[in-house]
Amino acid sequence: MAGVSVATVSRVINNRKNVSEKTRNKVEQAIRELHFEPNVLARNLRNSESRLLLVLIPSISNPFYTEIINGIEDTAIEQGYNILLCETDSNPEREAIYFNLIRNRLADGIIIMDPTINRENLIELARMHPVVQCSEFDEAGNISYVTIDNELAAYQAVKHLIKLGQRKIALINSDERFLYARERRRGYEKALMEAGLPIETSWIYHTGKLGFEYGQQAMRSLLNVKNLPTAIFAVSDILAIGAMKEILSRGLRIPDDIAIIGFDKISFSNMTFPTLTTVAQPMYAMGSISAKMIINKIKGKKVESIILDHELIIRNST
Amino acid sequence: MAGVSVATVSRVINNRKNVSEKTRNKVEQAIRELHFEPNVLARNLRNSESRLLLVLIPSISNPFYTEIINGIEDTAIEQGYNILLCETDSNPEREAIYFNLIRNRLADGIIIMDPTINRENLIELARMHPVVQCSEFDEAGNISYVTIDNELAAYQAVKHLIKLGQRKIALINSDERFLYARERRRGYEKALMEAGLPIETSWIYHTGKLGFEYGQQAMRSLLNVKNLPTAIFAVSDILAIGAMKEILSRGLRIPDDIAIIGFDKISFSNMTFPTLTTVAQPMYAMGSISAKMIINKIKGKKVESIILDHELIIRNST
DNA sequence: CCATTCAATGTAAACGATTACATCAATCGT
DNA sequence: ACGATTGATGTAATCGTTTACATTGAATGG
Repeated sequence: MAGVSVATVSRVINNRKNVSEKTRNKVEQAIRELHFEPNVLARNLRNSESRLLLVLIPSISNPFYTEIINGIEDTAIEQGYNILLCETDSNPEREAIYFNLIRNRLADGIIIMDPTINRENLIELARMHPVVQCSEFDEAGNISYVTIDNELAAYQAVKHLIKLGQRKIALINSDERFLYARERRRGYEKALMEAGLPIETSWIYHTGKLGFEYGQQAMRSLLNVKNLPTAIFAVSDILAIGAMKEILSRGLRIPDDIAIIGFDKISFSNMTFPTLTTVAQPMYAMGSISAKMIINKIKGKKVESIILDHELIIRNST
Repeated sequence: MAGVSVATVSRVINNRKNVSEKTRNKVEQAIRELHFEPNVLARNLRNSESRLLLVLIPSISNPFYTEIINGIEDTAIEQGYNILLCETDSNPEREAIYFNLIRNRLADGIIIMDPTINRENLIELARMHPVVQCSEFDEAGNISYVTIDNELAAYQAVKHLIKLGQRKIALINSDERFLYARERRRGYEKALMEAGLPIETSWIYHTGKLGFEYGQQAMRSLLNVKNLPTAIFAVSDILAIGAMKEILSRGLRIPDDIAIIGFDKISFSNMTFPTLTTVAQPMYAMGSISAKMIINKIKGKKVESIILDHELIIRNST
């Protein structure tokens, strides 16, 4: 339509120099009239890049992850990448599907928040493709990650309870297949031992999944123990909030009868009554940094793992 | 490596007949040894299908949408499609990026939950590509949708308050660029009028966005009105929960001093104190049906719009 | 006036798959 | 025994871009 070759059109589209003003105008005019849109598949096929980032999360329902995703998305878009958000539900089959998208070059790189599944597969994937781990990680494959010091954070959280005079502190933990669960438990135990408090196994409860109902159930179970705890450290705000619900429905007061502290600082944690003391994770930054890391990796640069700061947010539940 | 032509390899990969057992084995062996993975870009370029579904949501932080997504994802995967989840933030620029993915054939179809932006663009897109609207919709382009009867649901919610003897009922609405906001307001007004109650504009508050803090702010504003309302209908649980927080922090009791009803039945709504009366939307079904509709559309079948049932969930806040 | 240079543009190969059509050898029916 | 049929395989075009290289023509300098 503009009376030029495809090469010239390509030059115009990609803003190359060496195109005369006149032809450039003609081509741009034609593009407008035809509503022409370059086919991304063909472009990617030629360039062998897709400018797509895969993001694997265990569950989209957890506000902790959605905040991370906000960080990833903003940074990715800024750098000309779009994200492909995939929920694995910790299901190996789903994970396999998404790993194949990477092998197929449908996406240039992958950010993973759930490496509990299929360790070997992950390591093998990372050998050939750009991979970054966010929050959860596995040292094994030498895959870079961004996370916080979970053990220290848990230690400080429990220490805060101890400083308030608490001596009977229970732990509501999630599945210890997750690294954070193992680390936070270690922090919990360290704080207790340091204060000369015994570690009561009847005060440690493991939930299978994350969800308010699991927190409720955990609390229900802990309230049936002979020697009642007077404080709770839950490894997730979600669990803590469920537990609070159960405590209140038994007619007990927070923090007077039972104090409770959560983890993550999801926005809902400030809406409960009383408001929940918690450990803030820099979720947005974690996402944003993950995105920068994966893009650098895609570009062939070397990237270093990083451990970000957390912060204890003291509110009314302790 | 297998000593055959690319055509034969393609036949093996796609499980075509007309390949002898012997060659098939040779090729499969080679595929295994080389860790060969077909390049999806090239395949899509040729077939012009990607088996990818675009899902556009205004915000990933709203549990209402994440539940819909669960429905979409389960159904899509079952049918061999993957989803590309995109947050628009009601930002036209982002939307344009994602619309282009469709035009470029990077995805086969699109499910939209935020048609407030760029109406003409949407209608034009739908002329050429499979589009389904979920929850929000615009009749204009004759684009199929799945949603609920928002006006009726709001009407019933307010009627519930009236039956409880409430006569001073405020409305916390969100941005009326959203269809659901306009419809729920209509239901609110209809219920009031039917009961012979006046519509007080000072009792109607519009928030710019969704988020707990906006609900708080709305309530703060409503508590400054001379003629205090004694009941609140909020068009979203998120707003209702923020409002509850504000009510309680003023030392008022729910529902004794102020009753409140929300909308959506997000999981949080059962964790508040007191628990929140709300209107349940069949979010999972909405997602699941949207996915089925878009896949049928992609396959060239005709699809009908559908209006699903809602349900009033009476809990302790009223 | 001619050789040289340079900017603008065109030509055609490449990316990696799919597939219509061509080819070939083996088998079959009469 | 020979053409027809069939199944297995190969050849080459195709999808829509990008880009190395070739070509063109005008401007420049001696």
